[in-house]
Amino acid sequence: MSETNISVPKETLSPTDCKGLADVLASVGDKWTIMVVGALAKGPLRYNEVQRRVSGISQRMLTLTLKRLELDGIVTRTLFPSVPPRVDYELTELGQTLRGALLPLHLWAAKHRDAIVRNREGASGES
Amino acid sequence: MSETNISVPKETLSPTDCKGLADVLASVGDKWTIMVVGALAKGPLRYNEVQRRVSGISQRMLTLTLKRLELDGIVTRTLFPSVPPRVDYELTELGQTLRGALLPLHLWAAKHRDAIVRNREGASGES
DNA sequence: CGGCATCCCGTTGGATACTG
DNA sequence: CAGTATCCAACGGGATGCCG
Repeated sequence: MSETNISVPKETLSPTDCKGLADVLASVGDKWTIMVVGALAKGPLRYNEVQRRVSGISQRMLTLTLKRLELDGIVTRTLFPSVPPRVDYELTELGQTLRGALLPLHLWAAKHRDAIVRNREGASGES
Repeated sequence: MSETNISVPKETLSPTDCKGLADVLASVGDKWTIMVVGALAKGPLRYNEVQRRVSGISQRMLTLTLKRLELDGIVTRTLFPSVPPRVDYELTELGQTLRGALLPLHLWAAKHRDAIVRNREGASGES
């Protein structure tokens, strides 16, 4: 095993683990998931607040994403039986760890976004 | 100040950046992307070797993923004009940094996979 | 306000077959 | 071996409308 380097776990992914990972990664790596988790990173938010923060998201995808996250134990849903009704979403402990794992990717995307876009444009229709 | 306004680091998404990020994240957070980058982390691989490592991937998705990664400057494609032809794919410097940003997520997925699956099953059919 | 149901279309992505 | 091309099924995801 590599000692000098961060030893990559079972990167020699056994076909089975590979698929299990793919499943979780597909769910967790989803763009809406990433952005919703990012939005909730600062603290609990109401349904509409999340939607406002993520801006591009539709009601459908917001609901579906939140439901999946709740199912997966990433967020908690708290209903205040007031009128008008109020619902808060908040990251669980697990959600906090996910956010931590997502942060490097987030930062990477922000940092190299320009380089990537330039690569794309430069490679295709360069005069 | 808890969540008054955007007072958290720069990972706080301004609506515009948010969409730019969404684009990059959607591409980079894609499950096949993550797994291909993970496969290439150890060193250059041939087309078929990548496919074998990622196992579940189809030729179509492998080709598309590799092409996008090449376009984005994440991997390099090296053709050896031998017969039979041989093509090596390798992470660029940018790709290495991406891999670094992806690792935490990878580890997180591996670590909490069980918990997530259990959450899913436990929450729905508690038989 | 929060959220489900429905329609409906575009994209994703697998399976298959063919080429250099 | 390393792709490319086509077909087609499934899913994603926006728009709209209704209910608690």
